[in-house]
Amino acid sequence: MLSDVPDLTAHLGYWLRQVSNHVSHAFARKLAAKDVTVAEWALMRVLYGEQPTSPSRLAEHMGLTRGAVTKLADRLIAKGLIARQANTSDGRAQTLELTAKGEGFVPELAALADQNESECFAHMPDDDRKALERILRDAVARFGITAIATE
Amino acid sequence: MLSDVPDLTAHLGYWLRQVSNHVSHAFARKLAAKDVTVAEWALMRVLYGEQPTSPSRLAEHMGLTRGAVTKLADRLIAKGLIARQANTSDGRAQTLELTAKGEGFVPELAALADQNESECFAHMPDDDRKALERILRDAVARFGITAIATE
DNA sequence: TATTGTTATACTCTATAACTATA
DNA sequence: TATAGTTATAGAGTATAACAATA
Repeated sequence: MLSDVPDLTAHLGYWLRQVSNHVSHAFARKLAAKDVTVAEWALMRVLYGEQPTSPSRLAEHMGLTRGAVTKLADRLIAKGLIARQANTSDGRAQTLELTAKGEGFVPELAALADQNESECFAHMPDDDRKALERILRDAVARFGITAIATE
Repeated sequence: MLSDVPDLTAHLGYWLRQVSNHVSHAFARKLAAKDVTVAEWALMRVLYGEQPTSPSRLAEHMGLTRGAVTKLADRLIAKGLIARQANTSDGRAQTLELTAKGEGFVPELAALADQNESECFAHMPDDDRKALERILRDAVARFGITAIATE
């Protein structure tokens, strides 16, 4: 006889994943039309309006390894959206920054983010939207999450 | 001058991803200790207590391509957790089912899922947990999501 | 020796498309 | 021809560990 195994749907984690994946995939499809991935967008968004930033700082801020940042950066450099520069005072250090092309692109991608947000949540009653945001923010604080999730 | 680009944190999608990723990663780490991935767990969970099921049906149910199911199944077969069998009436068709070993494993993994759920959400006030579940279930229904997310 | 960054390697997840066997 | 499934290929995302240059 089979043990009593709870249904998948018994878990909040399940419902979170269902909704989060739907929203993220919808956004990923919009970005793909501009030949950008969600991780690439996140890195560009982080650099927007900031001073040139080292891969290490970006890795920490985005919860990635330095190797992962290098790979992501290589792709964005190949697309002409960011630039890598040597630090003058420390021969080991590098910095990453948006190119003019990348900087001009960010608002366009941000508009897609807004569009996705509204397509996904406009239907939701105002009270629910507020409650959801509050509960999620509380959870992030409780979990002690400091890095931004790119996946 | 820079355009006015809203902060990442202005979007509900951002907060959902932060929380969902945290919960999923915490679960993935627990499963990894048993040498199982989340996608593998999802497939095993779907097969638990069911008749032998075709890859096509599984693909549809899990929102994957048939090729992805084949690959996932290959790994689970290599681990001795599921078995592939030819259908007697249709020479093209195959079915997948849990082995005895796989069936005995599911409750153990389900206990990890329960543990993860409680570690992640036990702190949450009862009202919030209920509200969160209701809001997420509503969203899933509104989005018309039918497949279970494995990612 | 320690640190910064890159490179090498590997694995999961996923897709698309070609292919094989059968219907 | 259509269908079921597998295989081939590819790319994103991620990690660990080795490495080179510099401090």
